[in-house]
Amino acid sequence: MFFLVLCVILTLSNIQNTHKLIEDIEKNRRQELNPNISVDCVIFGFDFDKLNVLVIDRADGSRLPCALPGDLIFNHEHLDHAAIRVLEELTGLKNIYLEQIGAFGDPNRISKESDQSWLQKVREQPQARVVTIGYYSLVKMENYLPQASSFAKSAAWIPVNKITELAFDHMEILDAAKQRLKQMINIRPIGFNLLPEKFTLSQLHRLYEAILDKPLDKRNFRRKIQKLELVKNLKEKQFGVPHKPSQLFMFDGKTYEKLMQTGINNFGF
Amino acid sequence: MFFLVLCVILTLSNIQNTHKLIEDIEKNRRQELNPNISVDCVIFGFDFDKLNVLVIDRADGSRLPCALPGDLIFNHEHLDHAAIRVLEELTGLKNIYLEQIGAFGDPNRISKESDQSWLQKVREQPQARVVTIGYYSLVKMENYLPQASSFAKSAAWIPVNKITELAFDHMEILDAAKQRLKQMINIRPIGFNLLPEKFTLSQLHRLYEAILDKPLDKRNFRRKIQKLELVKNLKEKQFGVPHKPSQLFMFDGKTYEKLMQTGINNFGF
DNA sequence: CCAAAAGTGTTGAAGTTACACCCATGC
DNA sequence: GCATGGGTGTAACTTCAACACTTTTGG
Repeated sequence: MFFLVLCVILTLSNIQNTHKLIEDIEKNRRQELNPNISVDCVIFGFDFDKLNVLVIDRADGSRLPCALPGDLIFNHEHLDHAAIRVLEELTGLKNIYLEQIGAFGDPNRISKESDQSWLQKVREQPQARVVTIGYYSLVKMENYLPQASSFAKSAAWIPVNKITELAFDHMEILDAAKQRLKQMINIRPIGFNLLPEKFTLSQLHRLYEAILDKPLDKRNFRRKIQKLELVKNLKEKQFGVPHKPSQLFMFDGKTYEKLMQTGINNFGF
Repeated sequence: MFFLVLCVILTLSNIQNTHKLIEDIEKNRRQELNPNISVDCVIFGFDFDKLNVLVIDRADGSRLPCALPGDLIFNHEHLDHAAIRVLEELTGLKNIYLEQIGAFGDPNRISKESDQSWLQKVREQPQARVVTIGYYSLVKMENYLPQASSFAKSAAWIPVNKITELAFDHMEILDAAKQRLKQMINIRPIGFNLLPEKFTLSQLHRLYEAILDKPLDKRNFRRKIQKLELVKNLKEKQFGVPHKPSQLFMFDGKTYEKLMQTGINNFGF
């Protein structure tokens, strides 16, 4: 009898201990969050027609504007790793190479009312000054169906041009990312990451038009791209399209590497 | 008699109060410093021969490597303003337009031994994680004789190419700044800020060579620059040089503004 | 046979690179 | 008169922008 009681007590206390332990771990984890530094990610995808950006919907009764996936960093964590981790936690996107855009440090960036009331719920120090580091990346949309978790109620692709409002100063970060992308497309062979392995030159063409947000002459575009020797013709044809089927192309890894390093630009002195 | 004593007491207490007040202000000021976010400035100057960078010598008995001017930001302060303030506090350089390079966030960036022992002396939380935001700027060296203050024992121009060691991860920040400068010189009319009002094309030529770190053909350089209509010929001559005197030029403000916005680059599609 | 996108060449203008000699000044 | 840096032109080549019609497929 005594033994039984002991067992029950031990078991109960064990359960309590376990609970406490979990709480502690959770608390430690939260305590290690640095209240002043966050990362935000602008993830671009291309649907063969227009550019899209990955945004999350923050769970809340009241209607909140969408946000870029982002959160505080841990104290021990490298910024770049924090961005990768946060992106995965909020959207399920794994192992994405992210490039830094810069720091966004307006002391009021956090002080919109709707944002403040949300911060009260999820942050330990909702009033703390936060400087955020922006990142951007380009991913193949086909490889990824948004999958929300953590405080993201849902994650979804939204056409860049339809976004008019975002949380905090995320519009500013998005604009900076768009601008950076425009710059980069002229300097580095970026399209790589936004298209499937096999693609047509028309798709690449539309991609460039979407990024640069202006029409490009078809013939000149093709000539120019092909002279870079960045793409190689697979001599395969599209199937099942209701028009003349296109040739398929692949990026050429070697030229890609080379151009990544030397850059494409040909103005300079 | 009573009155006299009262006066003395009041005066003494006043002095004490004032002391306390000053201490409080100083303490508040320090408390408002955010322990996790700093700024660092890479200031380039040109001496008509090579690029120089402004570095400070941190006062200390032991030999410390030089550092970029930089410090923690205040909680209420915009990042860009923090950079301007810190630069002035440490070097006396006022009202400089600084452009952000990006954030540097390696968690170990602070952990060199010599840096740690220095931090112990000047920081309230010497172990705190610090992410720093890098800035760069270009200034006319002639307008500025380095004038150290705060924890800077001295401030001095050092030729970029002679710098082999800096505090923290400042070498990394410097490298990023150099790289950014190389990019920018091809995109924006930057030389402006590094030369005196009146300058010769040869000086501009040497400046471009110094920044790009490679020789440029004299005639092609002149043609190209003059076609931009960025400089206008003052039809004045140099005096007192032991060779054929050069024509003097000025930057043309209007073209400058225009090129600043549209950029110079002519590769893109 | 029709709709829809693929694919292809030329031309005139502008820009790029490479290269060598004479000029004006102070000493 | 000599050392020093200032200043200039051309030719061969590459790149750029603008522009319209034929081809192949599915339905």
